[in-house]
Amino acid sequence: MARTRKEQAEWRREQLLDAALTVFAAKGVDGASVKDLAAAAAVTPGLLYRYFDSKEALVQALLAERGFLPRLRELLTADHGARPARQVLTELLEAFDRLLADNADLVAVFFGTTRARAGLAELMAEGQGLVGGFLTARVAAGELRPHDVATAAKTLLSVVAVNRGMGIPVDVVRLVDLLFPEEG
Amino acid sequence: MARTRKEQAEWRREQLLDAALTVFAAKGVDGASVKDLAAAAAVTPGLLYRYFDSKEALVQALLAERGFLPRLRELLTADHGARPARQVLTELLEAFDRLLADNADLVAVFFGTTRARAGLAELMAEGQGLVGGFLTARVAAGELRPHDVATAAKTLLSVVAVNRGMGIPVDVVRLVDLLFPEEG
Amino acid sequence: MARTRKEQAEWRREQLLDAALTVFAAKGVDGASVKDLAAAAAVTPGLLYRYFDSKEALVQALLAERGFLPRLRELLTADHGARPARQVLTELLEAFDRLLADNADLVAVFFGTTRARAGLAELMAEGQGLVGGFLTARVAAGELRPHDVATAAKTLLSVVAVNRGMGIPVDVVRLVDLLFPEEG
Amino acid sequence: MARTRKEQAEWRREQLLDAALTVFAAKGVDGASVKDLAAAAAVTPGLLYRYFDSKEALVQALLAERGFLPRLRELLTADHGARPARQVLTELLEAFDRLLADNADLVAVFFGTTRARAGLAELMAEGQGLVGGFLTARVAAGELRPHDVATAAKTLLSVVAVNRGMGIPVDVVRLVDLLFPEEG
DNA sequence: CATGAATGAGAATTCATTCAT
DNA sequence: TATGAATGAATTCTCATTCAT
Repeated sequence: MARTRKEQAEWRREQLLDAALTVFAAKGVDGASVKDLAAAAAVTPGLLYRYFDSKEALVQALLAERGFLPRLRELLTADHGARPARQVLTELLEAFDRLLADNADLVAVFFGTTRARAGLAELMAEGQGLVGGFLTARVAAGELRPHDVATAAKTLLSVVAVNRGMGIPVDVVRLVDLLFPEEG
Repeated sequence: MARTRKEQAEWRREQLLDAALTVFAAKGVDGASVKDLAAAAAVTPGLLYRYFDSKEALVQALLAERGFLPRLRELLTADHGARPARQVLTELLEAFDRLLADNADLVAVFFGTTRARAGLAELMAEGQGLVGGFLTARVAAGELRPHDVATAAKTLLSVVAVNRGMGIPVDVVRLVDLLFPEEG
Repeated sequence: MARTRKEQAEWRREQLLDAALTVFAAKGVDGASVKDLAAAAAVTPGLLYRYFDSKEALVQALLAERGFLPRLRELLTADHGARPARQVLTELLEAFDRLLADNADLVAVFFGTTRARAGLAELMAEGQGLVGGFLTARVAAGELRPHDVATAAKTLLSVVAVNRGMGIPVDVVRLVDLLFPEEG
Repeated sequence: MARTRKEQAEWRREQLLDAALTVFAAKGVDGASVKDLAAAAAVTPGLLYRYFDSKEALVQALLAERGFLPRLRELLTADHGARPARQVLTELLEAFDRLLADNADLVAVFFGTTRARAGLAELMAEGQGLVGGFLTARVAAGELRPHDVATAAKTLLSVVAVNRGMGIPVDVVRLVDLLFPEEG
């Protein structure tokens, strides 16, 4: 079943993004040459320019289209019903950690490129807002002790993020336990 | 009073490192050309090679000689006497934060260069060990509640580090308060 | 009424030549890419190669088919009957000037491309021969004073050509007057 | 006698301009690659960029520094004393012709590059003014018949220029004779 | 007839590095 | 010690051209 022209183009574009992500993660954005990117996609450098106006445009497309902010948002805004806060937090941070792990390449690109660090900050900010909301609700419900929810949210996400960023595993259960010790 | 040869050489070397640090922080290691580095030191490119074997060697020298690990170590191993743990922790994290702020350029270089990220991890690991030791002592002394000191140490430093890394200010008092709430 | 295949092909070919002429005049032959040429004809680059073997072939076709040598020849060989030489010359040079003006794009291409300058020289040579013939006849008829007709012909055409080439207007009446002053 | 650094640099710059002039004349500005230019100077392409910011800058330097307008001006403004006008004109046009011949390469560059055609027009305009002045003086002195001096000046220079431009030799004596026939 | 994906060669330019002075 | 001319390799990007669809 031959691909149609349009399908082929779409597929090629994705393939180029995939290849670029891998190469960028490995060598850094500056360290990766267009030739490298093309080779990784088994393609001529020239072809890259049919799909992206420049190397920079390719980076931007990557950041825009492969960003995991949507997925993160989805994760954090899910309805947690009546499940215990500690359990929800644990699962949530684990999901966050997994999200970062699954997108390790992209995270590496984010860290390695100055122009994208802003993106990371934005990500953190939004995450803090959402987690903060959850904590506030549970404090109001009397389930969690009153505390500085903004700082708590920032703390939880920061620890996961920084450690993932350095490739160090985090024990999420211990982290939650530290901030919200089991009563009793 | 003319400088001796040796002094002059030493001075020039430092000057080159200073200039390089500034330029690297501004443009990134890859983004800065040897010409840029030389210009920033008001020197010709050729001279750089009398002091460093290559651009890469210059980066390494920077990382090695301008690293703040020694300063950090000093900070964390100071004798804290009998002062309250919460106060000690607050001052310690503030000093850590200030250390990062004062070395913002270097931190930027660390973040921006793949080859140096390992250095950051090492820094964190050592920091965690030292802070962990302090926490352990105070738990043993009955001043702090029993808790997962390793996770706590990692958490405290991570939050400060990640936020500094993104240029976001951290309220250290709140952070300490979150983990070790004032009794009563 | 659908065009026949042949008509359509012919039409497309002309359209491509038209577009090419415009683009070449604007950007120069080297400055115009095949993509530019195709875009100007609202067509894809590939199609160009169905009609012309190469960009170079397109240039040649343009020079050959859009050349105004035939028109010039026609102009100069017309029977001028018994009309006064000065009047004939004036009209003739004006027609020549107009011819160049109408084909400004083509002239621009001629001037801009080394390989075509020979074409211009040929044009001039033929023109000189024809005008020279006319002058000779009128000298023989006693209407014009005896003079160096070859030089005169060359002069008349050169002045018109060079000024048109630079976009400077020429007053043909004055030019004729200069060489063949009104008697009395 | 070793050249000083400064002399060497100056010499190299001239050499690069010389080489560029030759290559540009032969292949046209667009047709000549930086590699070609460097090769013609027996030098690496990179070196060109120590002396000129870009290929375009090199072209401009060539046009600016190798222009023959100064020489032309000198030629045309010389004091011609009491020598016969026809003789002065002949010598002057011959000198002009020789000037163009000597700078054939530069003329070729002028013709071949759109951005420099304006330069040619300027050259012609100034030339016409100066020659026109001479003619006016001699008409006033009663040496030459009254005539349209502006057109005459334009004509004389145009014929020389256009023919040189096409590589066709001009017989200057005949040209002067045509416009200012020997009396009696 | 017409498209547009793909290529390969080559363009201009930058850069780390060397070395004679 | 310090300079800066020179190199050669690499970089980003463009372009004429081909060809399967």
